Amino acid sequence: MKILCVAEKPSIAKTVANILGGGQVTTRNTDNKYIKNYDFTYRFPHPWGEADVTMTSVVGHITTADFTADVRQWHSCAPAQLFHSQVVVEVAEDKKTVARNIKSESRSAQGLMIWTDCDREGEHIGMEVCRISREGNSRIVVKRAQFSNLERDHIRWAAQHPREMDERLSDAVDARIEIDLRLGAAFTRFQTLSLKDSARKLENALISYGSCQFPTLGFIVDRFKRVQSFRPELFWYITVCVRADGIDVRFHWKRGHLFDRMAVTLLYERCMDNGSGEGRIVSMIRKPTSRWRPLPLTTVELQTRGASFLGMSSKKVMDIAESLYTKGFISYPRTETDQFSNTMDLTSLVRKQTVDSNWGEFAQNLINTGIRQPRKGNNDDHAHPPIHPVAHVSPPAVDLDHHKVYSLIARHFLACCSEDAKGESTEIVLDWAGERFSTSGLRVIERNYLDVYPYDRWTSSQPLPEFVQGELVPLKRATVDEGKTSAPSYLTEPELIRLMDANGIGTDATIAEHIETILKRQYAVKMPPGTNGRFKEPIDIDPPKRGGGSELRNGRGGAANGRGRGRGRGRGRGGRGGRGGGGGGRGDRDPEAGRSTDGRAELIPSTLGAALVEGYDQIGFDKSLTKPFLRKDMEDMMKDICEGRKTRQQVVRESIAMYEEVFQRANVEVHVLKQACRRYLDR
DNA sequence: GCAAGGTC
Repeated sequence: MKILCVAEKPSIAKTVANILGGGQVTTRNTDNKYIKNYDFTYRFPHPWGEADVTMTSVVGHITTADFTADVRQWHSCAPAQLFHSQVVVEVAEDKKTVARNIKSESRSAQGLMIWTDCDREGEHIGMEVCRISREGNSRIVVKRAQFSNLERDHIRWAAQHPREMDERLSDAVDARIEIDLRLGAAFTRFQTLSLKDSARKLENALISYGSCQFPTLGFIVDRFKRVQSFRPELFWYITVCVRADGIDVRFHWKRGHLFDRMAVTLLYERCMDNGSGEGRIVSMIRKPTSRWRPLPLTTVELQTRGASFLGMSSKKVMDIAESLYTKGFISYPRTETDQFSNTMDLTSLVRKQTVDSNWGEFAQNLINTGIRQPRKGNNDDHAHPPIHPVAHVSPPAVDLDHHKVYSLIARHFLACCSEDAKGESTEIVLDWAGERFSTSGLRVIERNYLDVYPYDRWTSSQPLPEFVQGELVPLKRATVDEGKTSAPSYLTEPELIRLMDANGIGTDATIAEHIETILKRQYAVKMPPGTNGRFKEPIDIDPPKRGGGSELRNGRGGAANGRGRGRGRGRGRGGRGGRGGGGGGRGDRDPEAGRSTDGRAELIPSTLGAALVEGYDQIGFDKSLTKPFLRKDMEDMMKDICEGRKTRQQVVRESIAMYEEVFQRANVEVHVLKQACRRYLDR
């Protein structure tokens, strides 16, 4: 009996082989430099039993979908034709060696066990493997291993409890692939070709459309417009100060503030006339309060927290998390699950952290007093547990940035297993001639999880004096103060990620890449934090890239900033009259500083990005291309396929019909798009 | 010269 096992990536094949092979594993090279074949023996459950096993892997998807050669040339057909022209799926050019290995290893095998990740895309990759395997051996019996982490016992359990492939998940992915290809190609060609001559700066531009790119841009422009159209408004409010027990206490008006100065003045004068300089304590209420420990860590939370706590771009956080995962330090980093299953042995995971020089003592304390079962969120993807450390690591085994991300994950995990922080809140309400005021205070009593989670801040306020209910207190001061509403700030990466996630734009693994793409396409630009509201117009895009010139300009620090982003930033600022900081500009010059604030940068649309969004919004479909609804519909339809409510063909047909309508309309009203581009770009 | 999704 010979069984072929195939994982989604080489690192998993290696780990699983070592677990199942129990140290008796021999390794063979393949024609693909990343992939190795591992041979060992293993006893599967009935009917396979004792078997010679070859464990190998692919490297992600094996096949690609593309149009046939006759329409691949941009001018070979009208873009609209791409909605219906033939699409062929074939082994990708750089995956030929992968397919060959699967095929030849299948010839001598009776069974095939799929070990791809347990998510939609993994199931699709698994089906690709099945098809290729059957080309080499049409009678091979296929099973699928169900696993969600690489712990020894779990992998052994998975090998003993195979299930069948779920073709519906794979079908959903096929639908997604076809729709995205048709849409992306049709709209990209249409936009690029028809906007080319509307502004000189677009002559050589590539104006791509993608079902994720555009809604992402839409969020940035949306926020920008809110900043742009913001007009501060003045408001007024009454503040009262009381001095007791040697402490000055400010009471805040229960009405908050009013935008009518006269009204505030009248109320104030009434109090002055009737209040006789005294207020009465209506209540003083103390009650226990707590700050909850965080929910178990999902991908989106890792990205947003990484960006805001560590200042790294979400893309970088994910790249590092992926590398920590393949090295076996953390669990699978792409998960939507924010609850640990009750059966997981969390204590032993905490124990692994007791050796750490920073939080080891905290972990040991948790062990000694007994860990607290983590809170449970509302999400479970039924594939992967929340992100958690599986082995301990510290420098110099990993570099500084890796350690930052690892620390966040380890500390977050320990925080989840800790007690909430406990405190006591006090609220005092004061009445001054009929107007109510209040003040509140906090006393932190037990820090608990906060001790291991320095990213959260929760501190005691200044202590409040003791009052008795009904007590009359002399007012030290009572004033009418003026304030004004403040502008919203530009969108930051963590906020954008949350918006994308909430609207189903991209997957947890690709959200960060879409953000990079719209920066690369120069639809938007990253500005240092604190730019807040200074730009009233979209930022001018660079002239089109032409040969070596751009490389020269990009020469210094090209590797760090790359992808045109650094350049966009530099020029954007320069074009607006120099450094806002006035000479110092440390944040711009110091690569370390630049990197550490990347995740906190503010996103501002370029003239091109703003023009595209404005153009499409003016054409005004029910569901504009720049709004997330279309993509959300597609996500829902994919779920329909997965859960058997619709077929793949149905979904493709419906989606294409819907987008085609949008496309026709954009063609008819292309002058609107052109005009928007001229208005923003040709100046 | 097009997308989004895997992974290297």
